[in-house]
Amino acid sequence: MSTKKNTPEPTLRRLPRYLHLLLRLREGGMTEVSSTVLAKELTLDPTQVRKDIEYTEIIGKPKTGYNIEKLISAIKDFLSWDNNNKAVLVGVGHLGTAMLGYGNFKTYGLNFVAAFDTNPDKVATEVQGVPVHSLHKLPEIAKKEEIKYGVLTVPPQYAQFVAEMMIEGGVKAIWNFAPAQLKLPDNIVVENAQLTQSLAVLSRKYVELMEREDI
Amino acid sequence: MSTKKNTPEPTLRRLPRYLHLLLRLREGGMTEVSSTVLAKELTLDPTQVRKDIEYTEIIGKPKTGYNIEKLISAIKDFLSWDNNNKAVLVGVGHLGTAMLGYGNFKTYGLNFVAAFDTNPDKVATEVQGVPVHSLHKLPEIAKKEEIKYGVLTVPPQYAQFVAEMMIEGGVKAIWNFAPAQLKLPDNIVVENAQLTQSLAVLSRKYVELMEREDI
DNA sequence: TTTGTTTCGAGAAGTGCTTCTCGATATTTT
DNA sequence: AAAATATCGAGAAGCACTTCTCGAAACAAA
Repeated sequence: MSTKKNTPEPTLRRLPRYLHLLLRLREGGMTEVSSTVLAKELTLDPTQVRKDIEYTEIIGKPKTGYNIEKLISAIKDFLSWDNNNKAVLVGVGHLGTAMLGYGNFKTYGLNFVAAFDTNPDKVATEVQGVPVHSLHKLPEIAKKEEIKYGVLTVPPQYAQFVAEMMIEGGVKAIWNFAPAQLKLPDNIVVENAQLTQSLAVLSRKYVELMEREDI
Repeated sequence: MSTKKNTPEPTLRRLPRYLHLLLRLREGGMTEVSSTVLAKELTLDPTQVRKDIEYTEIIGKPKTGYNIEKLISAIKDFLSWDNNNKAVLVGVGHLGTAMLGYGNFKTYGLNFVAAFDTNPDKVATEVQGVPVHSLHKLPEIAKKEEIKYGVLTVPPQYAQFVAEMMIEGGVKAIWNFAPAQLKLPDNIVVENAQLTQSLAVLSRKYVELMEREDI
């Protein structure tokens, strides 16, 4: 039995930030960087940066820090962003279309090979270069293409149903943009990316800021 | 000096989940609900639900729980989602267009009154019913309309610059979708809503799931 | 009315992430 | 070659969020 403990979510959320910064630094010709510099740039604690980097199993050198090239590779590897992870997307509305059009996902290892919708006007077209199929074909196509990632950009009332179709097709990781609570077996990974949650944080922080300034 | 402590972020992220569920329950004709039921439905701990609800200053009754109607109002009020918060959006690309088209934001108190872009083909058009202006007009319009919320959907290299223009126009709360680290005065609230962070969590959880199943 | 059940809310305990402290080490300076 | 400096990595301490425990309160049933 593996006793390796899971990575803390806060750490996972910081890794892409390190990655973006490291890519910028590499662009600028740097080859080494210390936790001190990374921390200052991202307004974090240097110790935290070191602890985070520990998870990638990269070790630094006193006085100089970390090798940027190696660190970039290690983070990508750690997140499996160096692989071509095939994905399906269901719900070709505004958000779904935007997602398909965001070409950079390939940089993050995510490759949309098929999209699905129930709207007959959309079926059999291509959106942003990705073919749109009728929803009922999802399990079949997902199975044949061995797709493990599914992106849910459907209205909340269909989210559960579509998620189950994805699972039927062998999908193991679901990126859920619908404000719905999915009930799925626990060998399926779900990440809820709901904008309303993020907006709640922003809204309340703003309210609290105003209350503080009103004093 | 106000000693009221700020709301924990995890709590803020759960509030919209309660809200969605409560709206569904109200739809179904219910008027009261207990922390036990809310917790089961969202797979949380009942105590946590009670602690979260405490922040909204709603008090429940033993044996029956909380009044749904009051709780809905209290959450909306707490997040200032019952107000008409005017917002600008900068960067009318795929994501920006999707955001403008997501009509539901009004439900969350957010009302887009103007969008901005530098692309002359987009300027002076309307996208999803929202007028698009040239970027240089941002401070002027934001000031005149007294806009406090700004949504950033521009490429990362312009994010800092545009954020500063927003602040010049009096914007106090910035919802940043660009993968860039904004450096702004601390009387400005920033919420980073970067998809890559969410994807990192999903990707790694999937990797860890596979490692566990491989045993 | 009394007994039983369910839930709230307050405080204590527990857990997990963050921050501090410090010895060891690589590099630069004298 | 020795001294000074910057940084890493390990463990301790601190802090914040979550979960547990229990008395009080509301309601239902006997």
